[in-house]
Amino acid sequence: MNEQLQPLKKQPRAGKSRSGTQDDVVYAHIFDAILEQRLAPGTKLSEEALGEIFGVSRTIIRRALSRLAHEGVVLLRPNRGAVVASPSVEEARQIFFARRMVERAITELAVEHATAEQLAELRQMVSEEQACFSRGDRGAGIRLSGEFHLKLAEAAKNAPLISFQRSLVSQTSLIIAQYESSGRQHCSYDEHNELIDAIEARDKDKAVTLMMHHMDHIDSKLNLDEDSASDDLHAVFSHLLQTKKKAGRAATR
Amino acid sequence: MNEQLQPLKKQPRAGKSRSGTQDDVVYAHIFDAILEQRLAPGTKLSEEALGEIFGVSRTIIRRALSRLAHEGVVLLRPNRGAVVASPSVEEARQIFFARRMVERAITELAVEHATAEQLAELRQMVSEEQACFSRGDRGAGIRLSGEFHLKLAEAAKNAPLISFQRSLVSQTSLIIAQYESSGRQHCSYDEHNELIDAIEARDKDKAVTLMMHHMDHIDSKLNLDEDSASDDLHAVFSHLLQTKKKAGRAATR
DNA sequence: AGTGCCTGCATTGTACACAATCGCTTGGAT
DNA sequence: ATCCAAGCGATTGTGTACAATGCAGGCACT
Repeated sequence: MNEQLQPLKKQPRAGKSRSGTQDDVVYAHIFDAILEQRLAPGTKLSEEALGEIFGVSRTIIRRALSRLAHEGVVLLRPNRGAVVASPSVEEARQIFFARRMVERAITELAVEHATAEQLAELRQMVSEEQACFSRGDRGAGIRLSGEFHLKLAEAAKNAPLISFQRSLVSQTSLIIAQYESSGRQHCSYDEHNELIDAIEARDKDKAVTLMMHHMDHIDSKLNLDEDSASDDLHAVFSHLLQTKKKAGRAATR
Repeated sequence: MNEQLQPLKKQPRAGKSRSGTQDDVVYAHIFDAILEQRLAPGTKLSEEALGEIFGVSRTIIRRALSRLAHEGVVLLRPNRGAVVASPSVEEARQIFFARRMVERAITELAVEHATAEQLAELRQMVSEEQACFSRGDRGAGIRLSGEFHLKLAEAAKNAPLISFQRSLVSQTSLIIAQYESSGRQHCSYDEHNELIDAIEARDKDKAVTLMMHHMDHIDSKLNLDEDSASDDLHAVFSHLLQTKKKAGRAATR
């Protein structure tokens, strides 16, 4: 296992156009891996290992981890490295409280400000989300559900709210991945579609009501189960690896 | 050349308190300097200059700037360095909208959860704030006003809200420093005291009403109404400029 | 004289080397 | 046998050298 990703691949993923900087690429990959549950909560994220996997120095990894920590999906323990966050039930409750508050405000603002173009984009996202679920890609589905809510925040045209929502959605996705009973429907896209209808009709009360019910549905699906995923970094990112290059110490610790 | 100034007047402990606090010291000093308007909006924050001032390497400075950027008080322009943020009127409006929302939620939660000890701390902060204003230290007063609201958020016992509030309060302080009409009272401590009374009495409606009025008072003191359609190109585009003349104490040596 | 290119300079971006720290293990004493 | 302590290995924290990028000023050309 002396593999390394030697150059950095520019745009390896479809659907998520990040600006081409190394930073964002690394950040996005780790982020997605966590939200899609390819990295289980509690998994240690070694700087050196990640650096070799992505073919960048620890400097870049460190910055990405710092961003992730600020968003709450990674926990940074001084002198002890980073681990994937594993929100407690209490933390989950706080996050959901904040999300209800934010989603209500966002919905009201979106009813006022959303453009036709944005509504079209939202519908596009719902259909992609639906496609993911119907082909059984649960992880991508959870992520796309979150991106829907984030896109809605953008329609609200309030920068601080967008930023906060990004953090809340990330953590919510982590919670869902961690606590949701398997087999159930997740962020049902039907509810998303109805929501778009209400917004398009500029029916604020209906939109807010739908959103609140949507929130109810989401957290009513949670339980306290827990399942695990791989904690082998090389396995998780195996789709990025090319058998190539130096016989460094890709061997695990 | 290696003259390394010693402006670390606030450092309580002598010597270099190692192990991780360097970050926080640098961060806090820059933060305070911005909120107390010793660094004007638009001022460029050179990594090397700051490094020499604080006697640390660019690594530390960079991390501090990154944190400040995430909180919205510093703007990080790729390959072009960091500058003190100068919120536009529109940005200020968005921030105030978000703050109203958050303060309402925080107030309600604080009425439910605040302990006697926390209320005592809040009263203590108000008196300190009052002391600052009465001795004419406007900058410190603004900062303490903000810290009062942050302390209140802690009483609400909701981690995501605290984090968001920290960012909002920082940016609000910056806005106040930038837009407030001179001579007026700022975050009047009387209102803060009344608010504590209502919370202590567990009177939720009254507390929320007081808080909303408090918000009204704050932004009624700002100049960010229509008059800001300035014909001064330099003012209009101030957010694009690097303040070279203002260099006073931070820039060139 | 005005405009556009081009080179030199200053600043940021990245990688790497070294130092500090933490947890674990091993050895010894009670 | 258990507990404590000191050594050790592994990992993170920090400083610094070097590369890349953007900007300013000068020069040639129209």
